[in-house]
Amino acid sequence: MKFSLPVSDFNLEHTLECGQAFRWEKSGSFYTGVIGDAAVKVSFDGRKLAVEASPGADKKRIADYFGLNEDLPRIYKKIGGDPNIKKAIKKYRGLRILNQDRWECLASFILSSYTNIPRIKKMIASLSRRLGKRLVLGGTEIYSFPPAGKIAKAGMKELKGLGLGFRAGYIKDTAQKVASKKFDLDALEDLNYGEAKERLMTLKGVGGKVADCVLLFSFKRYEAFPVDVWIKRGLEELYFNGKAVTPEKAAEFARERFGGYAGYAQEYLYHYLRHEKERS
DNA sequence: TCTCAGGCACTAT
DNA sequence: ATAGTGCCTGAG
Repeated sequence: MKFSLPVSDFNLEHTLECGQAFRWEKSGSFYTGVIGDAAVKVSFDGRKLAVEASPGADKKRIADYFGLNEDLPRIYKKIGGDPNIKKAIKKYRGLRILNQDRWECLASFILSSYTNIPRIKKMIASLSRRLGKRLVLGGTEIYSFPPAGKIAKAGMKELKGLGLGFRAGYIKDTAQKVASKKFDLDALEDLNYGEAKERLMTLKGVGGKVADCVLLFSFKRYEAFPVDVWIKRGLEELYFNGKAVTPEKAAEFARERFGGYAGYAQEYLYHYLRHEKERS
């Protein structure tokens, strides 16, 4: 099925390549990925997001996935008072925070621990290829992200064979809890930010950073401010005169300075910092 | 060959 | 509370 979604203040490339999602592949002017169980191919011409998706795909869900319902100019007003964020916005205008599948997001960021983005992508690709559902869209083959039940049942040897390393134990353990409903991901919706984060952190392989990523990228909790090494270094350099701060302190500072949309500030800053480094 | 990644758990103070 | 240490693996 094909349809298009009109949207202004949107940039597809920045949105899909700022590091919040790991499975979108670019070919020409299109990006191909999976949303839930639907294969999706998208392109953007500056006015509307053109979508081709598996039959039966939910149009509203896809618009929601890309964050098209958020009022970006209003968010810019809230966080753009800071000169650094202002610069980052100018450069990456249209970058939107996605609203991803919760389980996929949680599992993906458990895998992100102590490794680099190319390898995270590789781990997720091999995991999906092995345990996900094969989908075909316009001749392109792609695999859905495996449900928790599939990963829960997979053997440790099999998972390690997919290159997950020591994370295999973490993801299997969490998959078992989610699949058995011992841990109800959707129930986090009813908790406030602090409670939800704390609850997520009871899972093996989930610390503060991963919990914040999950809340920001799949629960629309825009006050979440994931502090990774890049953000930590960046904040130290830009706001603490080069002095070292703990991740907790950095996050506290950010929420104070950027307020309820600290997470949006984080994404722009993160993207900005990474590309600054690439140049030098 | 070697270093180093988008953290976390575990242990010792 | 806070500080130190090891971890699978592969890309550069």
